[in-house]
Amino acid sequence: MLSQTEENYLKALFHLTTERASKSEVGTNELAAALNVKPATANDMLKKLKQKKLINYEKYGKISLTVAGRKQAIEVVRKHRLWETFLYEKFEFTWDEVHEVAEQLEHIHSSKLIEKLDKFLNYPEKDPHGDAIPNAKGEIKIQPGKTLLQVAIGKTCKLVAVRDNSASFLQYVVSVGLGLSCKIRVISRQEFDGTTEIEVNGKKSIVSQKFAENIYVA
Amino acid sequence: MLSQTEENYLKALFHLTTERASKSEVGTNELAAALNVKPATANDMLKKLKQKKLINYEKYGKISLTVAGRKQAIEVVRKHRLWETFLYEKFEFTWDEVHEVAEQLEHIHSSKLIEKLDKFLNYPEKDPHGDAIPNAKGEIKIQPGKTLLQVAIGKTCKLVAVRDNSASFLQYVVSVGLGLSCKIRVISRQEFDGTTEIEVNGKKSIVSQKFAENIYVA
DNA sequence: ATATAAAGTTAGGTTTATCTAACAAATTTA
DNA sequence: TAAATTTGTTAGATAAACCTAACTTTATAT
Ligand SMILES: [Mn+2]
Ligand SMILES: [Mn+2]
Ligand SMILES: [Mn+2]
Ligand SMILES: [Mn+2]
Repeated sequence: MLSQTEENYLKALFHLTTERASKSEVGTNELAAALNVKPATANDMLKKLKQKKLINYEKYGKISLTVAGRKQAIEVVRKHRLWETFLYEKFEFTWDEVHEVAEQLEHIHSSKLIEKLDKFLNYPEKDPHGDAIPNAKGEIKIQPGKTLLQVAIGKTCKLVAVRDNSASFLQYVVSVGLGLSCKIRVISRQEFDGTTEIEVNGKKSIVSQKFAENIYVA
Repeated sequence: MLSQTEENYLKALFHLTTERASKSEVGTNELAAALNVKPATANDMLKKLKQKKLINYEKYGKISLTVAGRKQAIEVVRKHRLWETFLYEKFEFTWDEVHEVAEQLEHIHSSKLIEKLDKFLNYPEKDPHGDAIPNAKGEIKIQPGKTLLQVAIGKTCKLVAVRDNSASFLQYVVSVGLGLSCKIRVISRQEFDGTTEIEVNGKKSIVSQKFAENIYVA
């Protein structure tokens, strides 16, 4: 059985190589940064994960998940998102509170628990942030990738998911009147730095490029 | 914040000194045995817990919980039993399955989660094994201590709780027709070794002294 | 009261996950 | 293409939880 730390490395690799899929491989530094550890620490773990045949990795080369590693990673993501949904729907947690607790709950080992949880929630397909929940077979209904930054001026779109799950970002999102399924109209955008003016339910706000990149829309 | 290991030591101390309260102090060996570690390992932890002012302990002396240590221990016990109740009542776990998963869930840190869990279960007072669940203030409606072994021959009693929480014991209990609140009639008992003959719903069984000591009755 | 046994402690290791500092390889830039 | 920068690796430490083996203290039994 994998340790919590190993599970966190696989999850991070999954996010970096598959979910935010600009590329399907990552480097040591990027992985280390995502996990808030030093590259030397990540390097040690890479050797261990390689030895366990969970990643493809050669010295000085790029890193990717093997089929076995990907399977484990998806299981952790599934648990994380099911727990977030549970906390949100059954225990009145807000969407900026669920992530932190799910980070702990995702490491509970019990297949029966996860099956029952999934059933209890009526087999949800999305978590409170709009992210897809892998099903029991590990299948993911993959979701679009367009962000608010890519929406043309004058167009209206709908918020389908948020990229960042931190409480600070989510509270910021709420403060501009946004939430899942909200309609957003793009009023203007600065060429210079991507600063974007938007309108949500009649309320106008100006948000940064970084903000816009973290809002997925359809 | 305490580590999972520290929490487990405090919980074990609580069980040994307060719940199975033949005595209010324990020794290093007994504690080590309860935690399935070697005395040398327990000794290291005792120094740490003493330094954190969670236990009273002097070299070569007996061990007891401080007020602070007891408070932490009760919180872990509360979480453990609330989770067991949750799994049993909401997720169709059997009473011999809940303990193992609760051993993991008891270490999740989130006061909001526990408050909501308690509320969701409608503030239960007992877990699936009949053990008292401490309330949010840490108060415990203490329960009787009579075991099946102490019931006189010919008398009838009711199972109120089980001492051992292992799957093997609980399955054994079920196999003789027992469960919470079941009526038990004591037919006979051997002076020699405490072997006891009982009748449950018309079904007669012969159980060992060890078995009888692990059944609490009223 | 002493010898034996039991209980408890210490010393010295291991494994996992982390770090810093120094070094090596690969990539970018001039 | 050579220098500079970035990226990645290695060596050597540390802290938490564990272990075994040896030792010390306390309790028990003659
Ligand atoms: Mn999350
Ligand atoms: Mn995690
Ligand atoms: Mn239990
Ligand atoms: Mn535990």
